[in-house]
Amino acid sequence: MKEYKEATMLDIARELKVSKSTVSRALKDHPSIGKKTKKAIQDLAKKYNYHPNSIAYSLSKKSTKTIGVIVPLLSHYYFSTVISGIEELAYKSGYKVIICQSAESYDREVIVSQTLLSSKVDGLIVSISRETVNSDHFRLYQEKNIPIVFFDRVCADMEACSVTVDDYKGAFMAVEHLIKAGRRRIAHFAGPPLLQITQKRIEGYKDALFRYGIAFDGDLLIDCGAGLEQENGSLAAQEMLDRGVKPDAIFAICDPIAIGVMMTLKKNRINIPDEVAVVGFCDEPIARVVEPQLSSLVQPAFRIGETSIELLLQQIQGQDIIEKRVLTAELRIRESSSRRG
Amino acid sequence: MKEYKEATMLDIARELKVSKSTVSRALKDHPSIGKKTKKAIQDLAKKYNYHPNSIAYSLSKKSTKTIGVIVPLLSHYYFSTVISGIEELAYKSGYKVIICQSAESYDREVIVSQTLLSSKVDGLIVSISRETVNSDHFRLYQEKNIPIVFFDRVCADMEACSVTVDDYKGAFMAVEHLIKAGRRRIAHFAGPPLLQITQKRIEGYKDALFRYGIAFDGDLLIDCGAGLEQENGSLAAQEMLDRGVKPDAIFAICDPIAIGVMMTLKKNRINIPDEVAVVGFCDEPIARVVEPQLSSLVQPAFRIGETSIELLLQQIQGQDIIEKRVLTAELRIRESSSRRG
DNA sequence: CTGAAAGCGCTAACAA
DNA sequence: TTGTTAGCGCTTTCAG
Repeated sequence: MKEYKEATMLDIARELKVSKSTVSRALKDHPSIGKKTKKAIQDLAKKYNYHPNSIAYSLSKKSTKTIGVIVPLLSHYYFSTVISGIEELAYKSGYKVIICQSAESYDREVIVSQTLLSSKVDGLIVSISRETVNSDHFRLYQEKNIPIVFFDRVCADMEACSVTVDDYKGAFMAVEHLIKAGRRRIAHFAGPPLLQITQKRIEGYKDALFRYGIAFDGDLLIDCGAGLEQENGSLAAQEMLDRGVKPDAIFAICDPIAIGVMMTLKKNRINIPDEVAVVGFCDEPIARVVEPQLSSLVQPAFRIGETSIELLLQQIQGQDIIEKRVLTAELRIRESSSRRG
Repeated sequence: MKEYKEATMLDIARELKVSKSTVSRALKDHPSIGKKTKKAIQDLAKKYNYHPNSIAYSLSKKSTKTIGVIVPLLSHYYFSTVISGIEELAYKSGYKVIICQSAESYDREVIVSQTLLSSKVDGLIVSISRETVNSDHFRLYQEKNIPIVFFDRVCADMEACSVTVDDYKGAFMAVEHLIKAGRRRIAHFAGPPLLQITQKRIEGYKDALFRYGIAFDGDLLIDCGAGLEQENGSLAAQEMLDRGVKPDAIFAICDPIAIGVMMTLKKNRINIPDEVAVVGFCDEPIARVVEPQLSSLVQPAFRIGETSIELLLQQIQGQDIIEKRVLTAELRIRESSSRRG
């Protein structure tokens, strides 16, 4: 295995009997370099297959042209779509993107945020894990003046840019829709209590009921435990049925939970939507695969990604802003919640 | 916005009136440093909240302790699971992971592989895009002695480590299963022609037919076009039906295609599995959500990730190996292909 | 238009 | 046990 030696600026400088700085300038097409010198340098660079060493660049410029992204889980369609939105604009602006997962674990989140910090990212985009209460690891960024943007799941105890969907309104719309479809006993399957989205959606749920003169019934507010997965929905639904509680509609914090609920309902031979209507949140691809197809709130995931990176780049470019952008979710009505047959 | 200044080794060296190297050694707990000096240094480091600058480290050590991963799409459960497998072991071994998507585009793949190269990753793990024919961008890595491991989708024209699933055998098993369940007219919905997995699975399909004395019928080998998405499956299935071709079983290159096919069959009021049985490949979560639940070949995705990083780390540590690991997929039979009712 | 030189923060061989 | 020094590859100010 022979050692491979990269061509450096010095190599091509020596060969052309010019100085490093001249090479540096020529390579970035600096105006003050003679035409022929420039050409000679650029040609030789091509011949040597020269590529600038971005580590060295970073060290001297104190900027890595890299932005970090932390999401709870890559395997959620929502998150990977947001990431695509981020990448699109980031690449266009000459930034690289480093993606990390917290795996919904607070400890892991602290570790990766440390890693990203010591990798000297120029900025960070985060959706926090469901366990995260403490935001000290993100404060370190602020101390070092590294901009942060939160999306979807934000830190309650920190002033920072954020991009979210109007969870309150989304939930309100979902419940309103159910009420208008003639439902009265509407249950809500809620998410992990620490997340703001959980609380906002509960509020929207309650307010919609109130607005339409339906009394809130604590029995119909179901806690799905720590998880946001299908199993959590299935289990919680079965428990509910076992307790003898029988709503005529269910609004779930997210699609996987909604689908878990649907599975349990079907297993118990409860017809959807005739006996119980179901609405989810997020509009993951599975929503169109289950039967009946699941009504859900579409989050503009790609747009959320784009907006996040927009805000981040503005900060990186020196603007001292704290903007909280709120996008709206759109209700997509499908069979699972159509009017009572 | 006051400029924030990171504490460096020099800062703490000066304050303690020792040299940089002493600080460097103390911080990594080098044995040859006096106990009290060491303690003083470490204490001050803590007080200053010192964190080593990994850019500087990388530059001087010529190793970034970072490995790059390129996948076609993050939004596939399979790929994100492989990534989790990679991360697990990478972090344990002190490596960071940079994840990029090629978005199934050759051009994008070239770009990100360049980016990763100039970020000086210590190694690369890749599953190529469905457009990729040319592997010059990966050859650059080999030239620079940066190890590469391919998984799932490998480059045909390159000698390198790889981790794959036995596609031939998997396909064979699927088709054999269908034959044993009494099917005779078995169609195969194939993937993008450039991918090896497409070819291997076609071979397995053909050989299984042959082995059981069923003549291969070109009409039953369906090309789904360039995509691997649900729509491609739906369209191809409708086209097939329109052509008057009616198989009694379908083996699809992947789950999304299989599900697209199921959708079309259902729309045409064709009963699954009574009239047509369906088997997919990959066992994505949707497989258990469609009705009837989809039989599929489970790929040990997490294991594939672990194996890839294992092979990569071995190479990074200097072993000059070219290993092609082949894991086996496991057939998971569900309702979509159960014995004719 | 071009060069010299210092500096980014850290490692490591060699001295002391 | 500790210090000196050179070096990693690039940017940039200041001179010429």
